[in-house]
Amino acid sequence: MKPRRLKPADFLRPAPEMAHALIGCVLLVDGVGGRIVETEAYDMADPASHSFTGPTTRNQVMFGPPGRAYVYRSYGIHWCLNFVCDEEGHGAGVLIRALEPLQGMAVMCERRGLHAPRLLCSGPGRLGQALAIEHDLNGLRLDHKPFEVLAAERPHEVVVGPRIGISKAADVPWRFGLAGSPHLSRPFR
DNA sequence: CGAACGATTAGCT
DNA sequence: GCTAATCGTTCGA
Repeated sequence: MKPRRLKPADFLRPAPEMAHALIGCVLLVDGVGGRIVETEAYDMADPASHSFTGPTTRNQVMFGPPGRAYVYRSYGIHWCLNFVCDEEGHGAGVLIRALEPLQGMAVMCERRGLHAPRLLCSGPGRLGQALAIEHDLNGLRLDHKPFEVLAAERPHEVVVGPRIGISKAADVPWRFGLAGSPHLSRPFR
């Protein structure tokens, strides 16, 4: 039987809870993607979050309705994908950091210029490149084309740790991963 | 208007 | 482990 597709109401949860719940779900963009194996939570009370300083032109989508995509450019080079969650106006989101590639392997390999499944989607920038995430997807609903987010079909063992690549609140354990997955951007310890 | 700074990655030591 | 690449956003003058 086919897994259930997540709808906006499924995203009405605090960021850490949402980030935990997304592990094991499947993310597809135009039919290309895989299982979510790594996430990070951010919210308005968090000094490391883009939403911390309040709404701006860049982060306004984070303050809009939950269940949408927040896309931003990182280090002037990479596109990263977040899911807006919690209640509208809360500025909460979940950064999708890594996938286990499942569908559209050939397309992802071509976009990444690789054939090693390990490195296709194991990192937020790599994932963005493999799924062709660009700024035109910013603000789009996750339950409409080209997105598809499918519920996990069974429970998964989740590991928790501190977030990566930030200087503020680096000790907050808001990074979540699928235990033992070889597709994590970095191992948990 | 200028300057500093990344929610990163690849490549080299 | 260290650093360059590269550019939009943000903040101060």
